[in-house]
Amino acid sequence: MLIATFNINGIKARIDALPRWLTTAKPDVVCLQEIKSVDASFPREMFEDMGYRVETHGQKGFNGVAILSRLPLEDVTRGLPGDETDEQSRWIEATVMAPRPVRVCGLYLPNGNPAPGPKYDYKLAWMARMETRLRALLALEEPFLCAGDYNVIPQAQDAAKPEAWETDALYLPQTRQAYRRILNLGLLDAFRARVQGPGHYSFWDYQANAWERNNGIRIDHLLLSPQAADRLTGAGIDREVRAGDKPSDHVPVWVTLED
DNA sequence: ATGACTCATACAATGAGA
Repeated sequence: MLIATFNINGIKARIDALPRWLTTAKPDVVCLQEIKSVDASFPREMFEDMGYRVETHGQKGFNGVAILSRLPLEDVTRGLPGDETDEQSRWIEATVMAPRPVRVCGLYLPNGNPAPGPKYDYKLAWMARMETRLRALLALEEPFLCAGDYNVIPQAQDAAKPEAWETDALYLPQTRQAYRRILNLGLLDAFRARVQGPGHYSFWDYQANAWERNNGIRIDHLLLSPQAADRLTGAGIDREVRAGDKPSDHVPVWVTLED
């Protein structure tokens, strides 16, 4: 089973690039971030015609997440628990009904810039809420994974120029500490379980020829519960997508699990 | 470097992204 995450930076803007990648990569499940669309405006028929179920959690203009799946989905929930006043659409969950079901969480973790400030406070509070949700999921001792745009550069090797990010919300010590707290619950960074060393990125800024200079960062991650990690057979980054026509600034990151 | 580029909203200029 191939499960991917892809921050598409606007579903309308990626109306050609996303189907192109789906046709090439043939993922079974895709968590999308930054659909930048309300649910009613999402072009669901296009993806249904390609064989995908479509579950969205959108909002007007910004943010928004979705799950596309060739396999049936059950128990779909929208929103990260823990703050009834939070109106930002950044979290969706569904159980993928394979022979051995997998709970999939799709997430778009807040950017947090500028830091310090209220946006950074929101990021850290959101990460604390995520940690609480993951404790509840881990207690079930079932396979699950969290796929999305974490807006976290975990280590220096995950940036081409780590020194340029030292005061940025994606790389501040408090950010990396909060991310490690989540990992240390017992989750596995699937990509790092399979691929070592620097030079592996999932985002390149549109500005200053970042792609041509390979000035990237690795911020899109798939974290696996122990029961999902036991089934991990592969992981990768589809970096060539960044060189396509009208690309997102992110590329897909994926894992394969034993069925 | 309050930069650059892209997207959405709205139809000009601005906010947000990372």
